[in-house]
Amino acid sequence: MVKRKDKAVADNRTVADWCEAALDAFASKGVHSASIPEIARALGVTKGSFYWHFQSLDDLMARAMEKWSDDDQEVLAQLETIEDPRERLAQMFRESMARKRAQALFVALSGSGVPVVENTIARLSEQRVRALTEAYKQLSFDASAARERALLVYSAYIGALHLRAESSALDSQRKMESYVKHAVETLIPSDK
Amino acid sequence: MVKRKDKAVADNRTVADWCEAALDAFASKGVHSASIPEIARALGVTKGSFYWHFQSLDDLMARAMEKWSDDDQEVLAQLETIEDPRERLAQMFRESMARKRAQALFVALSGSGVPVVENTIARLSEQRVRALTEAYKQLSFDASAARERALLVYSAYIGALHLRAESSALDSQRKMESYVKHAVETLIPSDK
DNA sequence: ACCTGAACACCGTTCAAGT
DNA sequence: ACCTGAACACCGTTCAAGT
Repeated sequence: MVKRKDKAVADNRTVADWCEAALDAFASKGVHSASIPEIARALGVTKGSFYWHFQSLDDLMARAMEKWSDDDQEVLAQLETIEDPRERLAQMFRESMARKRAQALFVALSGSGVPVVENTIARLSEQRVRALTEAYKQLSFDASAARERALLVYSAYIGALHLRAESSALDSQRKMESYVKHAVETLIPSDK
Repeated sequence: MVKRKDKAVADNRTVADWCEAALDAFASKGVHSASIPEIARALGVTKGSFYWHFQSLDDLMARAMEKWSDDDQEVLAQLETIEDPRERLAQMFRESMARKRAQALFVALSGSGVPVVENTIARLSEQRVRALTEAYKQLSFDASAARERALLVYSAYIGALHLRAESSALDSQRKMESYVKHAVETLIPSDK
């Protein structure tokens, strides 16, 4: 006997399953090379079933973005628990470089030209910049200097993501570590 | 009488025409939203004629990338004529921010997932980083510090492009100028 | 409630036919 | 030499029909 509203029936795909499969496909092949039939195949169903869960491709994008957004928010919240602002800044920079799929996704999503995607990126970026600004204020930067430095650090982070994904300039662990070390030393004021 | 090999016949489209129209379409709607029928319409011909000039969409991409690459090389060569390394660094940063279509194009192209596009970006990025490295060496940075600082500056530049295109953090002339000013002051050593 | 399979419009690609 | 227009495969979307 199967209860109504019980998520189970075991064989069927959920919206979350589709979103996760879609994010995987976006990260590995790019937003526009991932097709509905292909994602459907990965889930073992036909493309027709897609439209029982979603109104359209845009709808899938929107829901996948919500999921991505939520995941990112959690990570940021975690980082914000670090007391020492210097340490927090350094960790924000390093952490972002460490999560591989999140990075590949970010690069794949940016410049996609899909409105809901770009809006999500804009929101997440603004949050990050705010968090960075806050940390610099705690290091006695005045409001506008803190914001400027935060924008610079965030840009350096975003730029490095792209360089890593699309050039050989940052394609090894060693190069990346050296980059991060230099960036942290240059952009985060030292203890004294 | 029309000479053979005379580029003219006046009414027909050239490969360069197609490339230019394609780059416009890429910059304004994104790489994947620009379709052959649409570019053809913009040129006043039908999509069938596309295949007289090009083997495929990939072929168009490849040739458009050559053109883009050549244009960028010219700009860089111009910048390299600046004698003073400090001034050259500042100008490389500012100039890149000034050319609007080139920037929109860069953002649209990055993360496209098209191999020939990513290779082109990789090549151009490496050239820029080399030029920046050279300038820092002239300012008495040792080889590895110069390269690290060059990567940091270039990342900050690429990141700012994306922020400008995809968020409100750098969406006005004023914000952009303030960003550039702070970046130049922070990342390029001052005269004394 | 969730999925299949056929149908349609549209794009990339090919190609025979036009000028 | 350059372009048109029809044809085909494939994807996004719709929907009636299955379980």
